[in-house]
Amino acid sequence: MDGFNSELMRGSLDLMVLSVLADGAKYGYLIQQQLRNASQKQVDLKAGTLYPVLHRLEADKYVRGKWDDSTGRRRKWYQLTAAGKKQLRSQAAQWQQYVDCIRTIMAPAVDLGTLPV
Amino acid sequence: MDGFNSELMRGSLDLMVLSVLADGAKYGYLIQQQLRNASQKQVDLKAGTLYPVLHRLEADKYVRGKWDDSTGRRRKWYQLTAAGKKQLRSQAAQWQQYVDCIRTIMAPAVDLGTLPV
DNA sequence: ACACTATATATAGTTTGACAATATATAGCT
DNA sequence: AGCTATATATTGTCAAACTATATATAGTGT
Repeated sequence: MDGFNSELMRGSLDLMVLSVLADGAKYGYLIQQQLRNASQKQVDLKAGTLYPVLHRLEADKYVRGKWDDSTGRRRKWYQLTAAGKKQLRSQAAQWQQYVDCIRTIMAPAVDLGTLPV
Repeated sequence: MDGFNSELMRGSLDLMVLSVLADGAKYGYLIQQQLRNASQKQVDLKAGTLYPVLHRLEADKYVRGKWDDSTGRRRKWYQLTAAGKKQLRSQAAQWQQYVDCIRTIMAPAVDLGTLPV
């Protein structure tokens, strides 16, 4: 149960992160935990993977980060921007198209009985 | 209509190639054309992408390549090996699991009306 | 005959981005 | 005091997709 191939997740990391931010601002560690829980521990992003993603999303203005130094635990809360919501919708639509496309490509192999339905 | 993001396809290139080989041996250019046709031109693998994939699959013994020099057009036909069929089933199963997982992760965003159903 | 496009494969060099490893620091528990 | 969990960040490595280029034949148009 060591999770999905990283190459597999490579194209949808942004989509996953943007998705968990859809219901409100969260900080990195919380995002990591929620993805972990929502996926039966199959998506367990390492810090060295997640933080660069968040920094990239912030640089692209899809999320806005705000430091909270009021407690001992420094946390940086990330919130979806309007552009981020738009990007989320766009990426989700693309993802759905891609999934349909792969299904079409695999269909002949399924018909041959090579793959289970 | 310039096709899918390359990062998106990164994790499933092998699955696509193995899938189109499920109904018999094919050569590179033919694989590229079939993927292109089956995807409404959204998957249009460049030579610099496809051939390294085929060489990798061959090195891993998932396909067996045989040159046909009998015509002016040199062609290298690739055929799925037993290990390749097994790999195809395995990757297809993984893909299905991953798609389900992403759906779960996106579900809250859908519920919020952030994403269309 | 010449040019252009399609067919067919290959490789060198660039770039992207996920990961491992490491660093820093606080909180809580034993 | 030591261990684990929380919390973020960065450096260096590596896999792999892309760009560009190279080679060569077949077919079509002019």
